[in-house]
Amino acid sequence: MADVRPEGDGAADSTGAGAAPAGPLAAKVDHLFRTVRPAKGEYSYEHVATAIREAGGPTISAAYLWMLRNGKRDNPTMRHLEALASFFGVPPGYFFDDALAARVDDQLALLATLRDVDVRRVALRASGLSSESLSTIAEMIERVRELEGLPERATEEHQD
Amino acid sequence: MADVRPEGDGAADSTGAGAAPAGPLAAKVDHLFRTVRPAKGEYSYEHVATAIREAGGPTISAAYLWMLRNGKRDNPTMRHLEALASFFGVPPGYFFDDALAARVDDQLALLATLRDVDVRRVALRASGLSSESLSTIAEMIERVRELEGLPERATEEHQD
DNA sequence: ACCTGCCATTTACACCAGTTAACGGGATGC
DNA sequence: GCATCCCGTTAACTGGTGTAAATGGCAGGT
Repeated sequence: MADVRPEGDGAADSTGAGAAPAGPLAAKVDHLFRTVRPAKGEYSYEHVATAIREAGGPTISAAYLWMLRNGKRDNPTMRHLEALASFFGVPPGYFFDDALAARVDDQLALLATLRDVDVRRVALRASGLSSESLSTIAEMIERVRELEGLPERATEEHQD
Repeated sequence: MADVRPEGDGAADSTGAGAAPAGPLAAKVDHLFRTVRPAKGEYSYEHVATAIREAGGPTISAAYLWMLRNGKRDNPTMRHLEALASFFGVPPGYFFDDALAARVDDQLALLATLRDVDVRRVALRASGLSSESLSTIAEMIERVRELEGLPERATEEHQD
């Protein structure tokens, strides 16, 4: 799934003044235009716009599509993202930053470990303990991990 | 299983005019507020707003969060979706795809017991330990629980 | 050559996403 | 009992997202 990594730069700069580096969203949209296309050439902005509208999606203007592709506009609304994803046949999450995906992977990794009954029991028991006790427990676990020769995985968390 | 599918809730209508059934997005946001929460109660809108801002996210107002949850506003922008997803620990696609949402909801139900981040951290650390070590840890936790005057809850399943 | 038509690009503007500020109620403290 | 604080809710307003329309270039037709 990680094969399509639009990165670097679209170099779509025509005016010579390369002020805006064109964000990651622009790179992705550009990538979509380049890769998913009709037999010959690319879809025109107008074509995509009408196709989306006729597919029951929201109204979207060709000019706006151009802006998205060239980084003149980032930050589209949910409905527009949905429509774009639908047209190009990619999951909506495609447009979001990969750093976030990594964090989510962490979350899912955590959840996956909870499948293990024993781990799950520990987690359940730990629930309700004070912060101090929890960090004490965490340290104990750390020691045991060392004893068992387990790697010192980074336990990143967000907020507070 | 676990049909925790947020659907057609509505009900939270205070103005008597039950015109808007509150779209699917509102249902999802509401569901997140209900499930992922601090030890007691729910996160306040203000809390979420500041947490997002301090996490390097975009500015988001508490009032707007309320609107999203109550369906007064659907169609947020990409940046706000990203911030919300990040805070609640779900993939951004959660807000789009229903199938994905259902799957994540199942996970969330499990995580509901692991209310605060500290518990999560412990769970992560415990991952990979041998069964013996795990039961040792579990016993230690049991002692601490006693010390903190917590009930001796059975390790049994939790029904929603 | 001129005209025609399509397309990318640009500009000006409308409207809706999102903020700020004010209101009301319940809880806590003095 | 009154003052204070916090939170949810509502209303008025701001600003940027997204649109419509204008501009200019390029290709093909006559």
